[in-house]
Amino acid sequence: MEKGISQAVIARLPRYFRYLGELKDQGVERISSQDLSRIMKVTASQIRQDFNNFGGFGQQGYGYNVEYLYSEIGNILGLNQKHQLIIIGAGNLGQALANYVNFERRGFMIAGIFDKKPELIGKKIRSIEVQPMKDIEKFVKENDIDIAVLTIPKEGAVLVAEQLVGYGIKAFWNFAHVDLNVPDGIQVENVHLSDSLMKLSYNLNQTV
Amino acid sequence: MEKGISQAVIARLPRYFRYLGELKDQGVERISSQDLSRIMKVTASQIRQDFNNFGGFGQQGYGYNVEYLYSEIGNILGLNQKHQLIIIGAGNLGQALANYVNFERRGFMIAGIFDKKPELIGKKIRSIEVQPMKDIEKFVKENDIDIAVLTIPKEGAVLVAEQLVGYGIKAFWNFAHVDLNVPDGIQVENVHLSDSLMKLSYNLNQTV
DNA sequence: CAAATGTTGACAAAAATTTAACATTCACCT
DNA sequence: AGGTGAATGTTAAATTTTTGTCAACATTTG
Repeated sequence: MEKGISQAVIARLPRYFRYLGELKDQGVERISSQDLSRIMKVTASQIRQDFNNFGGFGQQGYGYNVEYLYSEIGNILGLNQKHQLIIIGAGNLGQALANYVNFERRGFMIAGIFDKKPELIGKKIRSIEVQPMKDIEKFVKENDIDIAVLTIPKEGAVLVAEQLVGYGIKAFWNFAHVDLNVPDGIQVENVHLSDSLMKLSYNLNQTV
Repeated sequence: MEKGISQAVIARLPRYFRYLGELKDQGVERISSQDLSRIMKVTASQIRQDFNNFGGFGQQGYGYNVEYLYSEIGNILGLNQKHQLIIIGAGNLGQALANYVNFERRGFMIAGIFDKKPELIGKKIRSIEVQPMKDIEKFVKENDIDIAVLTIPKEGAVLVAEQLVGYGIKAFWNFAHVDLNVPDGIQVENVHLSDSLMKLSYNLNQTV
């Protein structure tokens, strides 16, 4: 947390990034916070304040240059750098993520896939061979891996995460339905699908 | 929004539910907000206030009965009811979700899977056959479907969602990387995986 | 049976987040 | 070249969310 920008702001950045990318593709050169607010259905005030957290990207009387702002937000999000990922768990979800090519467009390179099931070892997913769990340590250390994607059942996740921290992993994209226990400075981004579905269920009930 | 409970509270409920389920499995009969706060790493005050939004589930001098609280939160989240789902898009992600049996344990029944690709039609995923898109309308109306899971590319998602609303779908679990455009009263829960990954990327950079 | 303890529910205070208002700056036009 | 208006950056207000405190009450203990 170098500058202490709130997670609420960070969570909005990818959405800005997405809309700006679309505007860019449409050939839009510039946009005002007010116009963007209409498109994105947030207040113009919030847009200006969000961007200002990172310095002034706009110009008074002109607005924001779409291409410049897009690229700046990309930089803030770290999309100008490459990250090496490993996927732990070559089940349905792990394979689905491994097959999703768009992550690599953003610099998230899937370097390896691991599983403990013998029958999956050697299986190729987009030219990446599933490796046995025992090879993780060597692989992580030799290939400069910084992100681990956990798509294993919750039972094993906590322990595996602790081991991976020991091998030098700095961040977890955690799909296991459990809270990881990691030291300070190690990042965890949880994707708890069933939580998300429960929220939907709650809101669905409120409308009836 | 019958009672106007904030989404911040709702978003925390599934996590309470998960921890209470674990406690229940461990045979714990009762727990105080303070003990729970230590386990879950939130303040006891927040726990009590969160629960109190829905009425008092605890007893002074005693604490909360784990089994009762677990079941009450489940009810609040609507997990005592069954929901019929259809999955639109039988690609990697759609299939992964279809294969995930735990959703059904919570009452989310996958009734149908649809795709536009001819080569996928007829393919069986856990005894559910992939159907062509043109059959959606009839299927939704005849099978009382209330939730649609969108695992299709963003290009088609907005239009498909609008059609589904017309067929009577009340809620979307949206994995397409686009904001849906639905009328009031229709619920959308977005799971934007790349947004989540970008957040992780940002936070990773702050620690170096 | 009464006193002591433990713990909630309610209320108050503090912090964080969002929205609004305003003054300054810069692009555009004449 | 200079004035005008548009739109940012910034400060202030409002709102929401989180945390802290305490009286009231159930449970337990002596």
